[in-house]
Amino acid sequence: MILDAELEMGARVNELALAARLNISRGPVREACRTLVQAGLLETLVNRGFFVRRLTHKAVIDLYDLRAGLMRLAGALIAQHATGAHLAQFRAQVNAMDQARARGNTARFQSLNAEFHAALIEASDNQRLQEIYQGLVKELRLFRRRGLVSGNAMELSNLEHRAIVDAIAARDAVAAAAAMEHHILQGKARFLSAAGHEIDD
Amino acid sequence: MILDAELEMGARVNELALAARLNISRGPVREACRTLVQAGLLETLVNRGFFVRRLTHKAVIDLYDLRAGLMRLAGALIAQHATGAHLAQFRAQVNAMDQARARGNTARFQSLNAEFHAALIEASDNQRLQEIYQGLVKELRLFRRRGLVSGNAMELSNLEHRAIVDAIAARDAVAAAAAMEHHILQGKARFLSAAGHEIDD
DNA sequence: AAATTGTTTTATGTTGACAGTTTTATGAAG
DNA sequence: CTTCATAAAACTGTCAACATAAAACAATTT
Repeated sequence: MILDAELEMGARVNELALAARLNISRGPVREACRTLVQAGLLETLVNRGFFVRRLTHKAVIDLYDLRAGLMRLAGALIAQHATGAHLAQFRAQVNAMDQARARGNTARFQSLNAEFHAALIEASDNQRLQEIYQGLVKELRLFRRRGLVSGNAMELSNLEHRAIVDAIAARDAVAAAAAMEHHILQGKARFLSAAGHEIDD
Repeated sequence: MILDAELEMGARVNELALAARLNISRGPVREACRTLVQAGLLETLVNRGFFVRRLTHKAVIDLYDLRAGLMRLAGALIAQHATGAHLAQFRAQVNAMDQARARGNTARFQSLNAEFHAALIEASDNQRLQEIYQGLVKELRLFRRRGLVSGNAMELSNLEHRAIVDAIAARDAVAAAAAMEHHILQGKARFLSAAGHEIDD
């Protein structure tokens, strides 16, 4: 419900209403809320309840930096562990994104993009890294409700994807780490330039 | 209780007994357990309850890699944002560790070491990074009950600390990142050589 | 003696209720 | 019309009890 923007940022979570809607009691709802607090999607105020977390501009920047660091690590690990099957999968995904881009299908591109990043993280073969990364992605989805991507941005993004896959294929851990970090930081730059036009914080 | 090894790895958490011991009811205990699951200290099995998480050898290695990645990021950020007060604090902490080492006080060294790392992460000025890092440290404490540190290891470790502080003082983000990563990976190597002698998992 | 089945016990998952706090609504005074 | 004090409503934090699933144990059969 949070990620689908059914609950907007800052909104209070009404435990009783939510329990009634889900046909359960308040206990399980509260337990679920506690895990969402730890995941960064909710925050809790004593005697006032759970609220959908408000992300400041700085918090979003921090999340991009974190993602860049984690992806950098993933790149180094993948370059060391990736199998031929992994590489074939990556190449297929990048090609599919090129097709989606050619058709101007931004929704499909974004979906494939998320799958590609998830596949990369999974190939790093580090369970905890995977869990933390997926948590960060959920947090970021709090903010960029629907990232409107231009055709140009899609092309640049996929060029970065190819650079990542090439570095992995070459078993070059340093290059793979750098390509991964660069890709996320480019995404951060795109976010910053897009956010500059808004009156957000 | 988990970090103090009062509950050993794999042990089941008896909700009723714990509630009785803390003079509260089972509700708050369950909610606390849910947050500990998210923090990686407990795991849950349906209809069987909460268990203290078992860390495999590989999971520990993965955690070291993750810490290295996060510390690397922290190093780059600190080199950009650190104030003179921060640097003075770091230098004082490193000097204090040298004194503890000279006295052979390993407990004090470890305590100062943890403070130094916490101070570094805090100086990175990235709230989420700080939260995740502290979570990882808690997870690692699950394993290395009491890391017996030799005098030699303390000396090497503190030399790495000085390299980190020097790189930060020089505002060299690349060098600071590398020094941070190197320091954690050295810690990983020390763990691996120590674990090699045990008959663990 | 080993294995399987049925029963008892234990502990979790969930529920509904109560106490205390925060918020909202109401009304009088300036 | 605004402001402040008071009262009602709503909601959270906690608790005790119930229902159900898993584990332990005993008895029977192979």
